[in-house]
Formats: sequence, structure tokens, C-alpha cells
Amino acid sequence: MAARLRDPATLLPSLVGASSPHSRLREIHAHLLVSGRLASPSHHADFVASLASSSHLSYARLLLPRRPATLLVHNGLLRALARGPCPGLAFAAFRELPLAPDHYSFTFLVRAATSLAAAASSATPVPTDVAVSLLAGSVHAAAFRHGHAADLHVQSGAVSMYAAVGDVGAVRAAFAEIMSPDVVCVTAMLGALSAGGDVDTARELFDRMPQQDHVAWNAMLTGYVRVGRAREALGLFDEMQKAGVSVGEATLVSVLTACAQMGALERGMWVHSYVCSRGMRVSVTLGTALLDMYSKCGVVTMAMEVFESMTERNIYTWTSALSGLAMNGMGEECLELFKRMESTGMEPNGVTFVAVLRGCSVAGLVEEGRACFDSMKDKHKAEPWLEHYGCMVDLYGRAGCLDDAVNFINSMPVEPHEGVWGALLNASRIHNNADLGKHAMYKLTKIESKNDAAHVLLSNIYAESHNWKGVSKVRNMMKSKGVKKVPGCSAIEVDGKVHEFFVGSKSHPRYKDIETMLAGMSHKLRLQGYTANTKEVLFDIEEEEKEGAISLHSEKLALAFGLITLPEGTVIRIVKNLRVCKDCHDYTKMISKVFDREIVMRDRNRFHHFKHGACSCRDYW
DNA sequence: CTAGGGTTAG
Repeated sequence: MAARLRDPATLLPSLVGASSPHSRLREIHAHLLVSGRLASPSHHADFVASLASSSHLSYARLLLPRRPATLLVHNGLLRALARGPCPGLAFAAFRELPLAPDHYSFTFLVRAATSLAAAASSATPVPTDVAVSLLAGSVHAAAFRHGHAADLHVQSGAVSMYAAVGDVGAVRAAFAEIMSPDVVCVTAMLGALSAGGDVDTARELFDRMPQQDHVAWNAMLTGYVRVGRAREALGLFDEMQKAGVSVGEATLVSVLTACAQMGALERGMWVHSYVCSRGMRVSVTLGTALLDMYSKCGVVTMAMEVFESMTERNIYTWTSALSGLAMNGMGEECLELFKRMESTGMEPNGVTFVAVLRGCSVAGLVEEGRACFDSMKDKHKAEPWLEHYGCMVDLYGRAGCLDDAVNFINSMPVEPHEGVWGALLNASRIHNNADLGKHAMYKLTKIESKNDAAHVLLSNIYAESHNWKGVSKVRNMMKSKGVKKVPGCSAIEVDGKVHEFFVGSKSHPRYKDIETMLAGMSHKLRLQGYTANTKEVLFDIEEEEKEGAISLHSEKLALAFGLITLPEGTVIRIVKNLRVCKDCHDYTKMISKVFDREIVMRDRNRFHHFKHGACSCRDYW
């Protein structure tokens, strides 16, 4: 097939390298002219665009004034710039346009604004950038002025653009303007709604579509994934397959993300074998999603196997691998991998540093973490985010250097946020420092008065030092302030089906068996000398008045269910939405010994790998 | 020559 070169960047990729000097470009240019490959305006346009997208702007500019100055050439340039690494350049090129722009021109500008907005919102934790929002508005206004705002492509682009800047009202207005929206428009709207957190409305729109194509299905899928409704995402994927919709890479990436969220290892592995059996090429994105799924399911060896097998790795790949190691308590390995990353010349970003600092933290590598934090500013000229300060406080605090943690906070050039105080609060809990804990709590509640996790932490601090008055004070505080506790929930996958257990719940169809198993477990543990930490549990505010509920924390229910259903010798994997409490942690350690089972538990922050009565977190979490 | 779906942290 004589494929037409549609993407300018693919034209002459071997000839125009990013580092070619001008003289070399002139050579190539002359060669192309002589061989007649620039004869037609479209080829000329492709060449210009190709130069622009490989950052040879100045040379591309030289070619622009060539006659005929067609819109084709200029639009091609706009397109390349909009899709390139510096979308803002498209606006510079637009200002120098020697001709009146057409509707094509505007689709590229809209696209450029969308990319800028996406980059702005991912670069910093700040929700929206005013400048980008203004830019979006002016692009749209310009489209109106030139009479091209009614073009379907511009319109659907506008919907995505406003979604990218987070302007819900503008999204609705832009969509309402479209007289007869097609699949693409509706899909854009669908994506916009789910990006704003309103997946249910998105789903209504999806169901009402006359016919959905695979992109619409994928948009819906990621909508669920984005808001953390992984179960529904997987359900939708089943429907998608039943409907015979083609399953491509984007679909599998979303499915893997859903598996990672739920800790659904079996389904994740199913995707892996699906990919292999069909001989699909494992792209960077797919490979990264696979590796991430494995580490979030606690199977670091497989994650690293995928990582090593990849031929191309980008910043996401490295960061995901690093955070996988950190999450699984493999701090030394994390730091080693980071050194390897630096040696390849891959530039770490803010997220990478969060991962590495967490790695240092779980392994107690205080000096290394400090060096890493300093190198961030000095070597990588990156300004630390509040998250990084939080990581540092966690690093010092977890290692027991509480003074250093406090000094670090005092020397911060920016106002500490709740994460920083939360890290200090947790450190106070680990090291039984009630005074410091109270101080951290005081600061924290001034910022975020209804933080439920913080209240639970403070209560645990008091309980640890048998200060029951303190415990009940916290409880009253929660009542009067109306702090709502998120109910504990643990999930376990059996035969590809994920079972969820809520704290104290008896609604599982096999609850009778679970109850019997729990009794058996307690009996066996008692024989081994384990006694439930009743005093603490009695005041465990998660459970409030129910003293009989000691064994009913959700992870215990899931654990019992796992022991019943999973064959001996297989690893029991549990995913919990909150932090594991001390009692459950001790309990699980003992179970791993008494039942001789390996248990992998993912809690809100990290993994616990229980084996032979010990945990990989070395009791620090 | 045009528009929509994908990966990393908290």
C-alpha cells in the first residue's frame, strides 16, 4: 500500500534528526529539491512541519515565505507545533500567518491550547492555571471572529479544551452549541464529564449514543478508572467484549489500571497473557501499565521482569518502577535503580523524586534521602513541591529523628500543608511521642479540621500510652465536629472475582463459613500464645462501642475468606483502603506463621509482605 | 492537511 505520509514527523525521520546542524539541513533540503520530492505544496508542507516538530524552528521559518504561501503549508506547521513538545509555538506561528486562517487552522490552535492545559495541570499539583484558561477562551473567541467556530472539528475540540482547563461551565456551553453532535463530539463530552468527576452523567450519555465506537468505550472505561471505580470499569470491559468491540492497546491500558487499583492480579495476568498470545507489540505505555499493575499487586519480581524486558522506557516507566519498589519496601533497590536511571541520562521529574524519597523513607536511608532532596534543587534545578517536604518529614520521622523532622519543618521556605503535619503525626505515633503528636494534630486541624485519618492516628497515640482519657477526648472531638470515618474495606480476589469485605459486615454469602474459620483461627492463635490487644481495640474508634468486634476488622474477614477458598501454598493477597491497625498487623503476622501462608497486604500507603511470622515493613508503617 | 480514548505520586 502506498501509504501517504500523514504525520509530518514521520517524513524523513532518518534525515532530520533533532541535533542536525543548519548546514546538514541545507544539504538535505537541496537533495530533496533536486530529487523533486518537494515539488508539490503538500510535500513542502510536510517538510516544513517535519522540521518544526524536530525542533528546527529557525530553519522551518526560513522556508515559510516560499511561494506559494499556501495555507496548507502553514497549517501543516501549526499541526506539527501543536502536537510537538512545545505547543505554545503554534500561537507564535499563528501570529505570523500571512493568510487568513481557515477552520483547519483553528483545530490546531484548539489542540495546542488543550495540550498546554494538560501539561499545566500535570506539572504542578495546582488545579488550574489562569493563563491557560484565558488562552483557551481567546482561541475560541478568535475562532468565532474568523467565522470558524461552527466547524464540527473545532467544536468538539473546544469541548476537550475546556475540559482540560477544568472549566465545567464552558464545557457545557461549548457542547450545547453543537447543532448535531456526532460520535466524536459526544465522546469528547463524555470524557469532559468524567474528567470533572461526573461519570454517571457520562454513562447516561454513553448509553444514549446511537452507536458507540471503540473510542467511546475506552473513554467510558477511563472515566470509571479515573474516579477509582475500578470494579465498574472491569464490568464495562466485560460488556465491551460481549459486544464484540475491538480491544486495542488503550483499552488494555485502562483495564490494567483498573486491575492495579483493585489489586486484581489474576485479571491483570490475564491481560498480560492476552497481549502475549496475540503477539501484540508491548509499547512503552502498555509495558508501563503492566509493570505498574504487577507492583500494585505486590508482585515486584514480575514488575521488574517486565521493566527489564522493555526496549524503550520513558519517565513514566522509570517512575512507576521506582515507586513500585518503594511501595513494596525495597528501598535499597529503589535507590539503586534511581542511580541507574540517572546514568542513562533520563531526567527525573517531581513524581520521580516522590518515589525515590519514599524508597529512602521505607528503608530508613536518611542520609541518602537528604542527598536526594538536595540534588533535586542543585543538580536537577527542580523546585520541591509540598509533597517532597512531606516525604522529608516522613523520612526523618520514621527513622526516629523527630528533632530533625521538626527542624526541617521550621526551616521550610513555604507554609507546611496538611501532608507535612500528617507525616509528623504518624512519626509521633510510631515513636510514641504524644506531645509532638498533639502539636502536629493542632497544626493539622487548623488547616483541615475534619481529617478523619488524623483523628484515628491521634487516638492510636493515646491508646498506645494507655491514655484512655485522651482517647475519649478525640472521640468526642470527632462527634462534635462531625468527622466522618471512612469505613474500612478489604478486598480479595478469588478465581478472578474480587470479594469486598466491610468492617463488621456479615453480608457475604459465605459468612457462616467465615465465622467458623475466624473461630478456628483465634483458637489456633491462642494456643500459640497470641492475645488480642483488647484494651486498644476496645478504644479503637473505628469500632466504637462494639467490643465484641475485635476480630471483625475487614482485613480479618478477607483473610479468613482467603484461608477457606485459596488452596494451600498459594499467596493470600488482600487490598485494604485504610492503614492496617496494629492489632490486625500482629494478628496477620501470627497467621502467616501458624498457617504457614504467605500473605501480601496492600494498605493505603504501602505493602506488607507477611511470611513466617514477620512482616517486610519491620513493623514500621 | 482537520476532531475524540492510554501510563507515574498524593
